[in-house]
Amino acid sequence: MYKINGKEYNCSISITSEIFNDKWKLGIIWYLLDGEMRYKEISEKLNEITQKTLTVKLRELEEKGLIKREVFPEVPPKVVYSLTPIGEKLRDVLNTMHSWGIEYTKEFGEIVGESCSPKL
Amino acid sequence: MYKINGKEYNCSISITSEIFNDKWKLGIIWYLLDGEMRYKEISEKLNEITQKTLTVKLRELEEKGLIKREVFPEVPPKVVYSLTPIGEKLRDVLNTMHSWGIEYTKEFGEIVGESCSPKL
DNA sequence: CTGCATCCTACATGATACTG
DNA sequence: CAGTATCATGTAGGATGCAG
Repeated sequence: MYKINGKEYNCSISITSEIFNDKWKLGIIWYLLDGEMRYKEISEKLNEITQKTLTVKLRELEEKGLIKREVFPEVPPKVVYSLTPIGEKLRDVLNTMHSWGIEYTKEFGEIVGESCSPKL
Repeated sequence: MYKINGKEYNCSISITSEIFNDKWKLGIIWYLLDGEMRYKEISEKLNEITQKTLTVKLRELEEKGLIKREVFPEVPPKVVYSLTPIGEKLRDVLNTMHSWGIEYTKEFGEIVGESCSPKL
């Protein structure tokens, strides 16, 4: 049994699953594995996310302790996001998901042209 | 670029992410990694899922090619679910998620009593 | 550039009752 | 036992506009 903020989970899979049970968080982490990024860079990588949703998701990830937010007091503003140590530890998780996605595509779809690379 | 059923993905992570972007599928796969199970057994393991949702999720997993559904023409009916080869390949993914969940709990929560085990 | 404030809609999930 | 059928609802996410 696992307990986080008073909430109970019977399996650690539930924890990981709950955190990433949305459309965007995994993608954000995926790109941050390459290194810190500014708000705008992230929004360009995930080029279909709305500003509102991106902000919400970044706040959630920050609150969960997975990313760090640094504000530079400049004009125009500059905000840089990066992974925390526990966020960084998602590298293995994301890479296995990446590999599996490729396997799945080989079986049911097709790989066309350039593809994303694992974050080694 | 990846293409499945006419839908395009710029990264294989999007594929994996999309498939498991819900509350229950990962849990279903997790338990099926121990071996085939009947409908009722699954619903007992995931003891808060409603029948309707379980049926929907099983159909989706079947349609995606991750599980196999076998109907035995008996009275009362018997239906057994099991992982397909590509579903079975999720073992690594789930295990890394499992490990990470434990790491996360160590940092932000606490482990109390019995816990689930990796599916080796 | 990096947001926040509103409004809005679709969809995932739940509650409940019923069936071959 | 293994579902279907209805009905209800919360919320994630999108669209748009404004701001320091």
